[in-house]
Amino acid sequence: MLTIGKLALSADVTTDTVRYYEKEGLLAPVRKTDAGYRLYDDTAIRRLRFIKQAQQCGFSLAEIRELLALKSSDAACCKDVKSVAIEKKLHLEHKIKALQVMSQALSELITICDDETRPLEECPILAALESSMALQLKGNRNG
Amino acid sequence: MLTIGKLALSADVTTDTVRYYEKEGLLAPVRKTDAGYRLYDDTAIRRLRFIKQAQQCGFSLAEIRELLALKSSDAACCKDVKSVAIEKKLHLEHKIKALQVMSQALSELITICDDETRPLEECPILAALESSMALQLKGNRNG
DNA sequence: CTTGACTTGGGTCTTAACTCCAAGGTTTAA
DNA sequence: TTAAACCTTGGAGTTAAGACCCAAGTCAAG
Repeated sequence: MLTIGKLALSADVTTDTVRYYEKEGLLAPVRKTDAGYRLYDDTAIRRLRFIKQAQQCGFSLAEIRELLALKSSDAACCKDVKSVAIEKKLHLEHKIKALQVMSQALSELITICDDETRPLEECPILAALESSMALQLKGNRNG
Repeated sequence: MLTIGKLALSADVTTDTVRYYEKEGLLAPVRKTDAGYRLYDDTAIRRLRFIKQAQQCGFSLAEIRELLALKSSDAACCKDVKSVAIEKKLHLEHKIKALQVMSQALSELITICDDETRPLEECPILAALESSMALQLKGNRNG
């Protein structure tokens, strides 16, 4: 049995984080001592690791809670977990594309600024940002 | 001269947003009427468009404020603007890579789940998330 | 027995970019 | 003239995932 400090150490998080997860319904102690100290076993270690890994995969705590609910549900099967993962991956890809659009827009702004010695009043980047021409990629795409 | 409502409409934002930008030092009215109504001219329209475009490029309001400060600075030249854009682009690319790592990790989780009919207790995705094997890509990279 | 490390609950604070609300004053169109 | 639509200030609330702080209780070692 571990106290909260040892558990936290095992996953390289703070005790505040562990208590926060408990409040969020992600991780409960096995029991408490008479003095009120939380006690954990090694399933807690695994669960904490689970949470951290899932976060690394881009899952929010709310999504992780769903994953954990799935895990302890009788009705669920492996397929359900897989589809959650697939959905999340689509979501990530969406976000990636949006960022790539931004990055591309910046690239264009950067390349139109050919003469760096120009004074600011003629800066084509600033001009483009003002003139609603900047994000043509986005604007053109509808159709 | 426009009241705040017309200005907001011109950029498809709410009046609350315009007031918020003012509080953040991004956009001030030309003057106020005796009754205290804010009045704007069309440089405000351009500035609001500027803010929105820059946001579309991934700039935060704080960064946009810097851009605007640059704009009204005598010392700055076009090169300064360009380097801000370049730095921002690098930042975006960093973020994109991080998301791609996550996406890749999910892909691996998805492909190891070959038999979807498996019961949850044997779900390889859940197992991988628990076993600290999930993000090998990240873990292996140090060295 | 004391000292120092640990834990408790409860509270506030953080960041970003708004959003909503209340209660009232102003303008405008019928 | 009166009702609708607009505007004002000020402040509170939202989301996510904790971080930080505090006074007080507890535990282990010397």
